[in-house]
Amino acid sequence: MATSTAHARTRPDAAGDRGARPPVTDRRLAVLLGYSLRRAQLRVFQDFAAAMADLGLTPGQVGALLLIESNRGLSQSELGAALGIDRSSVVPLIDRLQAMKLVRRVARASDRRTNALELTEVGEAAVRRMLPVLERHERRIAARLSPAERRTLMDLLDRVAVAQDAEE
Amino acid sequence: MATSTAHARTRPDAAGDRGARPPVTDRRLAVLLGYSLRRAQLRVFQDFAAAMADLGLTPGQVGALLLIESNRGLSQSELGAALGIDRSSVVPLIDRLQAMKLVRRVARASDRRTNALELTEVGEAAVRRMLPVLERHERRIAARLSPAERRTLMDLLDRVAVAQDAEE
DNA sequence: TCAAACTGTTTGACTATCAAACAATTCGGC
DNA sequence: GCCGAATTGTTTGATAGTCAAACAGTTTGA
Repeated sequence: MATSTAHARTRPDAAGDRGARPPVTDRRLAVLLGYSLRRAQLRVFQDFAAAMADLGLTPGQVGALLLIESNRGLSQSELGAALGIDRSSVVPLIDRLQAMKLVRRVARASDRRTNALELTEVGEAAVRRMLPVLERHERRIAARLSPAERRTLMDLLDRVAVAQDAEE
Repeated sequence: MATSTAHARTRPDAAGDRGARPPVTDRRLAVLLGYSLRRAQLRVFQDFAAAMADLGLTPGQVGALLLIESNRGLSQSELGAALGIDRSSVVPLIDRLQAMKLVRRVARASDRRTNALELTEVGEAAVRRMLPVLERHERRIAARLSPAERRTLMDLLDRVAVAQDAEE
């Protein structure tokens, strides 16, 4: 057999027993903004995904549907840019939505390379059904915040999100 | 060939041309806390990942190293719980860190099922080298926030992160 | 006119994750 | 003490999401 150092175990050691057990965390991690950010984002995403799963949609599909409704006729590349994913990843996403009869690829006379994306009737109905679900989601997320705190949080987050592009 | 409705295109349509181009977004999405949260988290994560890549480590590996140092002798299952990943996902993570000589699996005399995880000398040195990088990362992230705003943001995020378990 | 750029697509790879099953080991109730 | 139930690390297989590179068809621009 190969000298599998893969999961090698050092010889037994009575110490390191960790008998008493303070909760497993790390001070230096817990003090980072990114740490709180990650936990909050995880919780929000899970709530969002669960809410949308009730409608038979994934978060990515919801984003695509809303963007297509607000920007009727946009191309797949534009959609990808807005979603922050590669245009090659847009293909199976739209394939799926099209199979569900929610979205149409419309050939455009003025530029035969691109597909103009549009919602079908069913797709528009799905968006309408989606809106109250989004509102309830938002209310759950902000349940422990006052309206003013909610605004403050969004403002601070948006400032964090600004890349250091135009720096100095 | 199968009637591939996969990427079917509806017949050409001169309209839907989207000639003038307001930026591609959606009002209903941009108004959600989760939207700002996601953007901020994305930016922070990218900065974090880039900073750690300079040390030859992934974010997950950094988390594991810090947790192991702060909780010497913890088991793989405990580490997985602290990181929020399945214990079967811990295996390749530790495999990798062990191959890099940063972590040891120590057999424990008191319970021969578990591996007690410990940093090696090299691992401790890596953690020491990591700390100033973490500090610089945090300073970049909070660059546009006053110290008070930074505290406020963490507080609000932590309140959002609290699950709705004990509700109503 | 024609090279360069862009579009949607296909293919292949990679990462991260979980679920289920397994043997070894420990625990708990009796 | 005994023995079924629970736990640990591991393996294997599946899924999802992503990108990079290459392609043919199309448009643009010099």
